[in-house]
Amino acid sequence: MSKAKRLLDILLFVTTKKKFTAQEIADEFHISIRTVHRYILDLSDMGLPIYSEQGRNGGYTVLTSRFLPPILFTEEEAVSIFYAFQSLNYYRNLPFDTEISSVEHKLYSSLQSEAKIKIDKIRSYIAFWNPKRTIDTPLLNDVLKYSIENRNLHIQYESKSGIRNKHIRPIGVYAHDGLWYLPAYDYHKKKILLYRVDRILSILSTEENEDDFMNLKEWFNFIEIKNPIRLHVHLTMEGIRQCKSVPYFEGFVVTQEDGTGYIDTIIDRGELNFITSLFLRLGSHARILEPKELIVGLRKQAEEILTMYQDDN
Amino acid sequence: MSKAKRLLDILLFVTTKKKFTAQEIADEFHISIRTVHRYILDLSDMGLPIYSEQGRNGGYTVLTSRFLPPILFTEEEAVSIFYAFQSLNYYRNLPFDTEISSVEHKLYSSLQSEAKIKIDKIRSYIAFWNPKRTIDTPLLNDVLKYSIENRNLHIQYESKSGIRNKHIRPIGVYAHDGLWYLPAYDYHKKKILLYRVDRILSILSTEENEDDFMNLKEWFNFIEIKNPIRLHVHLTMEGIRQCKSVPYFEGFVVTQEDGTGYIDTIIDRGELNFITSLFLRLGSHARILEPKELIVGLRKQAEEILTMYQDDN
DNA sequence: GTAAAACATGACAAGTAATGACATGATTAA
DNA sequence: TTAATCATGTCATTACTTGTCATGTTTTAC
Repeated sequence: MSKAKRLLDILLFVTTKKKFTAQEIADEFHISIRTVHRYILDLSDMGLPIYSEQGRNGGYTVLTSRFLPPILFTEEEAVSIFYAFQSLNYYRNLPFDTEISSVEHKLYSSLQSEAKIKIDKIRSYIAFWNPKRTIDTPLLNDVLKYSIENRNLHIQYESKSGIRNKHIRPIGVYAHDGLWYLPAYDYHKKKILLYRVDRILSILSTEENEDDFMNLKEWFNFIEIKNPIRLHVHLTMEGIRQCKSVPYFEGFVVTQEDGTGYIDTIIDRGELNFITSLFLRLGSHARILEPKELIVGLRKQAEEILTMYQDDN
Repeated sequence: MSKAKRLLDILLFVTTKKKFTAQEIADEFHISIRTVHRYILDLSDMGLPIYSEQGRNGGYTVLTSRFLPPILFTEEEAVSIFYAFQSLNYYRNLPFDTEISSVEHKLYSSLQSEAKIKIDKIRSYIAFWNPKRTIDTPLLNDVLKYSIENRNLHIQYESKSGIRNKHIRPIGVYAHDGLWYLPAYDYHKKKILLYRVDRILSILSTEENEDDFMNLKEWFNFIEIKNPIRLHVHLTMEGIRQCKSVPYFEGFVVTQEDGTGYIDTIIDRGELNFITSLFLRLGSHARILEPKELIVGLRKQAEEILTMYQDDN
């Protein structure tokens, strides 16, 4: 076996152990202790932060977190990593911030000038636009950490009705439209609610959980329909166009031969509020057949607006 | 110089050239031809896809794209790369798809089981939610490529008024809310317009451009205000809350001591259409003082809805 | 069809590097 | 004090690397 290969094996071996002696390595790899010492010198020269303690119970300790074996990337692969990082550019308070910039630095500095130009081009020709928010989400990291550790949280939360204490069991966090959301089980209200991480003022305390709970993916698929209600709407051509651009409806729009179309699906009553504003915008491009509540809501909102601006001309 | 170092140098050297002879390497590194042949055998054994052509004008050719020198990542850095890739999960038709999965595979297979668990946890506890669209964007890659190459495009585009041919100069592409957009200069309309990549039916032809044009970043900062108009709105507490959640307004909301607030800013007349639907939703939580056009628009929309549903009760 | 330019491979000697055995010293904890 | 460690040095031996020379093979230009 070549020296390089053996050094690599030892590198991997030692970075997985917090402490070890030269004898252990010698036994493991069937080489002499003298050679182990020489190898360790080599690794140290190569920049591995390893230090030794002499005396009984001494040994070697590797300081940094574990290293992976050296990986050969192609230029295209490096570019793809930059591309992925680009997509994170518009978020604030991201986890792994320091790691991301150190990876970017390691990769960028090992690229040739030609590839650097390509990276720079990608940076200037493609973007993942989430509005660059001024809203700070300082607790994002903590919330993510506690979610992964499967802990319950007592938090101070700023809701519609003021600042409240909540006792919740987090499911996970997700970003949408530049904001971070935390779906979690509320022990007081006894159901899963959606919190905004930027509205969490502080985490008061945490407690461990033994059992497993729902994860994010399950929750995404779950999306409770507790009060099913039929949504039935006729759409003009323009109505179809617009509905197809709305994530929520996109999958339900049916186009007919004459170019018009309809939506006919079951939704949860709790979503009516959200849907109302969509149909306000669509105006006569959408004619709602069901549910009555939605029509009533639309009329109410329309009347509110007319009342409000009745004297303006 | 050690063999390993020299091999690496040669690896880097040869991957930057498409074709070379053993003599060239021998001259470049001042070693004998025989040794070059031996080294090339070594590199080939190490998995470098290199092949030779015999005879006059023969030489060696490296098949794959360029390799970077081997890079040592820490486990945390690898995790951060997975985290970044996670953010791309909900897009379709991404560029660099194959590279992303090969990087994922390379990294994942070199991780220890402990770290693999961490990755899996991150995957299940954090998400970047963009609605998983069924809309296909098959031309995304091409459009991006041509944008980077600074080419003009003749495209077939499906707009409100039907299928049209357009002659455009792309600025770049960006993703927003799960859709891909292409800001580009329209040679016919003589201004910059925003196209949706999924509505580009085909690219008819391209032509090169010599000079530089605007890039995405500049365009984001540019956002033309051609017809400035004052937007002045009073907000209730709830109005403030809601406006702060709207990316577009977020920066302009001013809160007063009594908890109410206002927006007072300059916008472009072209944006009124978009804004109307926001204020339809806000209803009496927002009282518009200026512009008149917006009030007229709201009333018109409200009346349209009342007319539409007048006989329902 | 021959010569030149290239890769392919083998043998061998000379040089260089890596290894193990042994020795010695230093440091630490039991 | 003693045992367990690391640290370093020397030296003979072994293993590897390199250059030189030799011999083939394949391809293309002329």
